[in-house]
Amino acid sequence: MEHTVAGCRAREILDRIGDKWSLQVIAVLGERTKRFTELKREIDGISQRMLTVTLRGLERDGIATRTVYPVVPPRVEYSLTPMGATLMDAASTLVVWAERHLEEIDAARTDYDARQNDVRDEDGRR
Amino acid sequence: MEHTVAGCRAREILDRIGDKWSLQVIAVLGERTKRFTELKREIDGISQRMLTVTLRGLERDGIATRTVYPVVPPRVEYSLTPMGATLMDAASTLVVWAERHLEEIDAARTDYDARQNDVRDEDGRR
DNA sequence: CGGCATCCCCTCGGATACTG
DNA sequence: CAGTATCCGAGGGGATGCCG
Repeated sequence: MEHTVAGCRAREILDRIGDKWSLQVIAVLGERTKRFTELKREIDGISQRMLTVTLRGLERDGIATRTVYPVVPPRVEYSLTPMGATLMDAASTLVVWAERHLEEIDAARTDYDARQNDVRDEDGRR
Repeated sequence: MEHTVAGCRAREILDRIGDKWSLQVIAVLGERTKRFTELKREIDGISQRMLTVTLRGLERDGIATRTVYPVVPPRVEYSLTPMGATLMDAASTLVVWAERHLEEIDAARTDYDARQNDVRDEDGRR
């Protein structure tokens, strides 16, 4: 069988890291173990709620661990599991691709959009 | 700076291939140039609308091309651009990772869910 | 500090019907 | 054959407020 890419199963990881925040959380956690507030501070624009939701998902999937220290004030630390680290490596391939091609993609978009406008102009604007 | 993984820009590719269908379309197109109906037939469960929407997106980003042959009945062919092919390669890293770890993830989930139920049992079910 | 609960909007995507 | 147009429900995710 062996599809080189993206049979039905491939969607399942995208369901996990393809959401708005997972990959960024994984990336930041990849640096080292971090506390909740650290993560929140370092991931620009994430809400408290979504950070919690995302972390729970990663924890559930065995990608991150959550360690609670029973002190006051509460101290909770998150880190990647070994599997999480391998996921980060795998994802980095895509990230590298992104960095290499984002300009090209932006150019393609601009081009495409411009051509769409041309077409709309030709047949008399509505 | 050089984040190894997933700075802000990484999200941008996930916005492109992280949706429900893009990766599968890319994968099928990776085999060879295909017609609209072929794609629809080979991608299980995709609706006509979402195939169109997805293809438009890929075309706009310079990942796929659309070629119309002015004949009746209409004949439209889609294929990957060179850039699209490199994206497929990059994505395959993740797919391989997925295949290798899906079982482990499923196990982690089952575990996690079981532990959640235990906790809820302990403090008197509501 | 590190959450959970609630409200609510908005986008994604499915179903269906119509066209060149 | 290869679309476009419209409607609609589900859920992702932001804002806010309360809690141990």
